[in-house]
Amino acid sequence: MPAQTSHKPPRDGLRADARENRDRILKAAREAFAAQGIDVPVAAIARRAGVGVATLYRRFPTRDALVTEAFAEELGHCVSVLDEGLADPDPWRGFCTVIERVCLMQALDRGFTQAFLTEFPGQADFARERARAEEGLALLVRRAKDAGGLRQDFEPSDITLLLLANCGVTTGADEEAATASRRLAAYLLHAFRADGAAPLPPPAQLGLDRIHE
Amino acid sequence: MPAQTSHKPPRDGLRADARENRDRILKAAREAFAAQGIDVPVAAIARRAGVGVATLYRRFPTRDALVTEAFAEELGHCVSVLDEGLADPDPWRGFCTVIERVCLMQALDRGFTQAFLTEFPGQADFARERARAEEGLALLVRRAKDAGGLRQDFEPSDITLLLLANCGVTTGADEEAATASRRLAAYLLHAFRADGAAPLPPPAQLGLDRIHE
DNA sequence: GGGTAAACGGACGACCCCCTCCGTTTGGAC
DNA sequence: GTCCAAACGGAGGGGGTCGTCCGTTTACCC
Repeated sequence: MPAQTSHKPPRDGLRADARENRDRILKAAREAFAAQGIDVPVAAIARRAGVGVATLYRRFPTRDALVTEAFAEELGHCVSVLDEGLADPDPWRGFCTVIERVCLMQALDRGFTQAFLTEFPGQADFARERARAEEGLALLVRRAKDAGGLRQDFEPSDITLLLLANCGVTTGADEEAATASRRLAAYLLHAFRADGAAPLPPPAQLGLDRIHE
Repeated sequence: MPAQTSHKPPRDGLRADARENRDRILKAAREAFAAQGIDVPVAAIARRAGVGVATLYRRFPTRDALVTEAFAEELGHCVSVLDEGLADPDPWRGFCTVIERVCLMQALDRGFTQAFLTEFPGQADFARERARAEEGLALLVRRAKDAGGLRQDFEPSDITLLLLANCGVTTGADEEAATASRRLAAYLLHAFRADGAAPLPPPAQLGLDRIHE
């Protein structure tokens, strides 16, 4: 019997049922996005969550808001993968690890890449995270180049190129997508190596904020 | 004054106005598919062609029929690129040329790849052309391997992998798409070379009939 | 237990796309 | 010029998604 009842103070101003529904919606959204891509109908998410459409819209007024929230966790995972790569004493190995892991994440969740590479007008959160990611990637690239593992004419935009390419090969079922993704990543990482590098055509102007479709 | 009037015998059983409209529709469809992808609304094509929707449907009962006709020419171009590649006395150069040209075609016409890599139920024409293409590509690969230019563990499915990857990087404006495509093709062709080849993960099970989305 | 504001969810109007029906127009043979 | 089958095009029914409105239910404070 605590003096101050701690069991039901609506910490974020939400009633208990509302909070639970919110969680259910986010879970359903993540599943639906992963399985069917980012274009899945809102009604399908609501049905999967076992709530009405209105409840979903009350919590997430726009589709973008839902997407942002749904992928916040995975975005964090991405950032930690990047940090791990930067912490690797072998810059080239760190570089490869980041690429391979992110590609696999893409392969297993087709919604995530779409979300990450798509511009969301007014979603400051995504823009900020993306900017952080770009900084980190630039550093990763610099380290790998300086260590001699990565070819000198590699551009940070080549990472976006790889992510987009990977996005293209990961449209099938999970296992198939993962296999294709692994093979593509292996080919490209081989091509990115400094030894045996041949001249390249000019890089594409691609940032992570690449608009999709 | 020819005994048999040759100016207006409806060769394909179409009236003159119908034939002209048919051509206009195909032209409009090609433009629309190239500019906006294969999912462009039928009504938009009809409007662009300056005909009513009914006229379009009368000529092309299903969407697939329209797509098939619209890309027949480009498909033929693809086949001739393949033939040229096969005719090249240097198998590796022939291989590279085919890849580079097809990638560029993809980059400049976003509808084409979607059409080519998508299954059209009941469109025997496409299936047949695709089968021919697969045979030709298999031969191209074999020659390039035997000549020592292409790595031994390369699989014909890797070409589909490349096409899908290229599809992923060619979603932007034409020029941007072409730049990205060229760079990706250069990286991958470098990775496909026999010299310096490192072990690869297993190939993906990808045919040209790869279902898309 | 009772009251109230928050939360709920189904129904609904707006929009878009697909494809067909049907009244009108027109090419071209005689 | 006359005629008719062929061709035309717009209107409209069916299906789907989006986002909102509003009458009903429910959590939580007292």
